[in-house]
Amino acid sequence: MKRNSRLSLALHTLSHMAGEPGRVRTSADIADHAGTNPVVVRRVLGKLREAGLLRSEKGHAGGWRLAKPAQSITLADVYLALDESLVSGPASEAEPGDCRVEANLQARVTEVLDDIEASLVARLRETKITDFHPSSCSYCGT
Amino acid sequence: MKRNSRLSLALHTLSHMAGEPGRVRTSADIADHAGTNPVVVRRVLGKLREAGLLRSEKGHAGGWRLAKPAQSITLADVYLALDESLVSGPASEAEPGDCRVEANLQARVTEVLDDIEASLVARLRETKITDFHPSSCSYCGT
DNA sequence: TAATACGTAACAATTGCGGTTGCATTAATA
DNA sequence: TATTAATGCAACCGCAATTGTTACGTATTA
Ligand code: FES
Ligand code: FES
Repeated sequence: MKRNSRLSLALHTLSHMAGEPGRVRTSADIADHAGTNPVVVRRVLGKLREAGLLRSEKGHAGGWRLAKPAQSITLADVYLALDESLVSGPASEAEPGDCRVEANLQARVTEVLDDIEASLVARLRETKITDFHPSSCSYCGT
Repeated sequence: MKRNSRLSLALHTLSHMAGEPGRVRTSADIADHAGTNPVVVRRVLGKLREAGLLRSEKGHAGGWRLAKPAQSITLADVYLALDESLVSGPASEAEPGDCRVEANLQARVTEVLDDIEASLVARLRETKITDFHPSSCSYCGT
């Protein structure tokens, strides 16, 4: 993966949370485990909060936790929360122009890409975030 | 589209060529029509030549033309010629690490993305580059 | 021999993204 | 109440990828 570092971070974090749902984690903890920066973590997790997957609390004993049962969260929920659109990028902003080929191509390619995007989401919906954490891990102490 | 400007340029050019297969076009002509630069055109079309879709000739009356019947060229041929991989970017180069979640996620996501990539190619293979040029166009004089 | 077109390398300009710092705000706690 | 510890957010830096541009060598034709 290259352009999915946000998605990777989100999935990685949620999967760990699914393995120990009660625990509250700070963005510093998460960043440390993921090898990145607390601000980056808050940026990404903020999107997940907007989508209703996470809750965050400020202040002394604050941090992040799941906002709903881990069993009810699928990879598609995470993917959609980030509205990344892996396949169908934003439609080309080329001016209308006089060339019909341009418009015809645009229409056809967009059609195919939208279909593929829908297939992708459907496939992602088949897997829950609870499917990745091992029953025990000495590294994260579960 | 945003990150497919190469693909757009390739499809646009090939579709026009399909509408008037005999004509030889210079990279300057093509660049002018596509609103870009001759060098950019040669870069992109060079990949299509490597894939056997186009032929180019140097010298005074040189330029670009189709290397095979337009009917035999599909969108998939063009897409594959550019090896862009719209969906499944290069596998993450994260170190193995001690975290099982990481590896499990990577495996699953890669699996889904590879499937989707294959579906995309299959869909693109359904459409030929002859499907876009109108029967007559005053702008390009056909 | 002059003109034309590709092939390629090198470089500039732009863009997007992750990372970083700084600070305001909020909440628990000594 | 003062301190500590956490998120929220804005601003900026640096890196990498992409596109655009210039320059020059090579090949082909008139
Ligand atoms: S269809 Fe593109 S210029 Fe005629
Ligand atoms: S599974 Fe990731 S640290 Fe234990």
